[in-house]
Amino acid sequence: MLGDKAHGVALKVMEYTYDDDLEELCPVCGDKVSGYHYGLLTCESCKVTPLSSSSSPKVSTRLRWDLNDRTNSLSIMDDDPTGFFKRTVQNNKRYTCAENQECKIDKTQRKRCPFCRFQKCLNVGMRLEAVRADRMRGGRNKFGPMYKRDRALKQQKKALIRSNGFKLETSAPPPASPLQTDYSFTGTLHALPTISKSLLPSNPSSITSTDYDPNLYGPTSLGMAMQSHVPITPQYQYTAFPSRAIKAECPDYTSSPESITGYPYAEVYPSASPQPPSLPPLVLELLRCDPDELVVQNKIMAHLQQEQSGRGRTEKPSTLSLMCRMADQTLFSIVEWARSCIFFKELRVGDQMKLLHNCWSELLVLDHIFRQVQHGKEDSILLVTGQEIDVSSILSQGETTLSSLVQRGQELAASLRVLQVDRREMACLKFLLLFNPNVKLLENQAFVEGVQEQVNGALLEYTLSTYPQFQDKFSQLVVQLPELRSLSSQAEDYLCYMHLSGEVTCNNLLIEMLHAKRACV
DNA sequence: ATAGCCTTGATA
DNA sequence: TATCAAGGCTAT
Repeated sequence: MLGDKAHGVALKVMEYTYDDDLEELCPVCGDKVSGYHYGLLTCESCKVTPLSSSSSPKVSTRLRWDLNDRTNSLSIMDDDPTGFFKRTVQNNKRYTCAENQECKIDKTQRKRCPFCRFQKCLNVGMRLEAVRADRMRGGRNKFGPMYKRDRALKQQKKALIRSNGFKLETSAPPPASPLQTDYSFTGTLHALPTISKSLLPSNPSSITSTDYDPNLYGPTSLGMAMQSHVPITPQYQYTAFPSRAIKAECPDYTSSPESITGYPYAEVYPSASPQPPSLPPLVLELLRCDPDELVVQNKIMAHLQQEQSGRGRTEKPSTLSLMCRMADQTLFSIVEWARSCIFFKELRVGDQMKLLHNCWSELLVLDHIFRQVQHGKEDSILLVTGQEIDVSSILSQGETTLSSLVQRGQELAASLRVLQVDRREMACLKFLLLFNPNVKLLENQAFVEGVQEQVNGALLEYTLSTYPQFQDKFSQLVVQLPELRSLSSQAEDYLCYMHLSGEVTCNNLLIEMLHAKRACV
């Protein structure tokens, strides 16, 4: 997922190493941070914008706004609030972008395009819920504990970086701000010339929560994750906060709209790799669905830390259970990714769940493998949290199945490294796994087959045009998939075995997926 | 409309 | 009681 930007990240980390918290830069415009505002560290000028509500994160923001408007619309509308984020939200402002909705927002140009500025506020994670509907001043909001954790996390990361030198340069960057170049979301999906309209589901307007029938699927984590889907509106792409908050007692601090909208990678690091003249539009579109690796990493780290702090310091989790929780959280990210993906979000929830049940472990393994490809070390494994584990330390445990899994994974990573698989190809492979035409009993089989075919075509076209000296790169890539599937299947078996033998006890999405798949077979 | 500074008030 | 993120005020 990191791909071409690893280099830039490393540089930024070096700067950060010598930074103080106060010297952090506003993730929206790069100005000096004045404190936590609406969910994250921003400058004073970007702070000014919202007025909203503070109810359950499961309810769409738009819905809450509608409720607000009904209850105190006059007082709100007649107000003349100050500040950008606050102004925008409180006044329910709608901006339009005169350009392509990808304006660069920095300290000097932030006033030029409020549309892109607000998009960026949302994309970097400013929280609408932090704006108070009642305009009550003072006091603390529900984000207090999150700010506290965030501070602790920053400290911890700094300490980690200090103690490890730059060993973890691409993997343990500071959260958010100093790294964020430009996350302005290009909200428009260009008309894709590919999938024929006739293949689209009869109800193409994405999924509403009513599409999900709990009686059919049971009150599962996946079900809840899928249920939280709210249609994305064309103007502001912020209406839904994806549900990471599976546990009711845990407010949805970790999620942010960027995981739904995705980042325009190609635009973020334009100079990272020279682009060939005609990149297949579908490849760019698939790439655009990819979440930012750093955002995902921060979410997972924050979640694990929160879990650990809730558990108390006395019991130290085993490495295995930690890894499982890590995989579990990665799986949540994968589900979020899928839900926001082009094509996938057009499917009905039933088909979405069938596809995910089929390929979750493959996507999980692929995510792991690609991290190792970028990590570039044969003798150590890079975890999603940025930690490194020596392969030898795993092999020396004498767990034959685990050792075999790790070795196969390292070998597959090495093969892909030799092929120099890039981020765009990776994005295609993920879709090829997700839209598996062999999944049975799909409501819209033809659509899935169509996507598979189109993505195959786009990947072929991409590899031929980008790597003309490497004519069979496409087939070399695709031929890796059987090994990936076999590996993930072995990993599932291992997980199942560990679960049955009581080694992995947590009742989570990982285990749920495991059981769901076994139940189908 | 912007953005720097001020006031407020629940929580640690 | 001090802290610090909310909302508010106001010169630009």
